[in-house]
Amino acid sequence: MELQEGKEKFIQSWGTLGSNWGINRTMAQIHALLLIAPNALSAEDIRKDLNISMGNANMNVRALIDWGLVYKELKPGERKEYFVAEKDMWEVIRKVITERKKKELEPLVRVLDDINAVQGDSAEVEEFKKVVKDMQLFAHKADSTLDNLVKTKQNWLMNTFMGMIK
Amino acid sequence: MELQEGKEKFIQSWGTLGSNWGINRTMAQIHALLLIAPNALSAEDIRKDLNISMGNANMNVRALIDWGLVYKELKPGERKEYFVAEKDMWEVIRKVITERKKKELEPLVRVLDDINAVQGDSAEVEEFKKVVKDMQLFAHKADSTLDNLVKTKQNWLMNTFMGMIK
DNA sequence: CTTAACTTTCAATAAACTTTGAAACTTCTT
DNA sequence: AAGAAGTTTCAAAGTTTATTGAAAGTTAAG
Repeated sequence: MELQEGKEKFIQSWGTLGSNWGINRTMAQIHALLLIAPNALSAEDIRKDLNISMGNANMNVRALIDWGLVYKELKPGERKEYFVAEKDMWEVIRKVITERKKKELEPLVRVLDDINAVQGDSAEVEEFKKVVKDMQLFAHKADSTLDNLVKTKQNWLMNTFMGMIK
Repeated sequence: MELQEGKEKFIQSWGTLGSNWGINRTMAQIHALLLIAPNALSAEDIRKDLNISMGNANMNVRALIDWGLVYKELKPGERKEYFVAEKDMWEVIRKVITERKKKELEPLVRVLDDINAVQGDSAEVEEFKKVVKDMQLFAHKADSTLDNLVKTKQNWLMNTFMGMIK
């Protein structure tokens, strides 16, 4: 296989995966492109390589920087900004988890806690409370576990997963 | 808080969460509605309750059945089909993982394995191969861990998470 | 202070995804 | 076998989300 073909497949797949992970397709593709680039790329490089508009490239690079998945790199004597990807996969995962937790889990936890205030003792209320309680148990557990996970540095996943699967 | 208000908030939130999890909003709302229903509901009940069309209700109930999150229940002497939700949260999680793994992780694993065939020894090829290898390591690990997780019954998450966080 | 290189914003447009509803299909009843 | 009750399909309409590109904003150098 040629490098070019491999790169394209990789960028394409990472883009698809990303879009299932709360990262939009272009954002994930830019990340993929930067991940496999041996050196920093400018916005213009990205634009040309992925064949997207300036605006789109800019917005998604910003978003990647906000997520902590990409860093700005300034070359001395140059106006242009260059970008590099966070290449440590565990770091990448931690950062994605942080963002997704904020957007997904935390609102659910808030609603569930809120909903506990429902009054009554009909069968319907009973069923409702049971489901909410179950879910709350899980949501709080997941919330604190993810907090801990994010606090833990380096290789956590590898070690724990190893322990888990045997 | 009134039951009605609580139910609405719950269905609303579950719908939003679901749409971040590869489950479309209506599908997640139907699931939520069935989760908190003390008894089986007909397609018509669902349609009326969520104020959606027959077609939409039908398609999403089918999808939930395909995922194994909802079961059909036939009442003796009745033409109508009734539906109940899988109420065991760990079971729900396992089933969602199974589906998402199929749709997301497996295609990535295939592409990564495929991409290993890239030839050459330039800096670009080196960088590319390094990233692909890292990712492959993670992807395979995640893949087998999830397989094992799905095979494991009952309360896995609770126990393992407990162990993990301390 | 002006210009040019580069970056950012945002309204319009396009693409992707979801929902509807009418028609077709299936199955049970008489 | 005709009708009724219920279910499924799918093309068109609607909604949401992403993308473009032109205009406005910034900054560094002369």
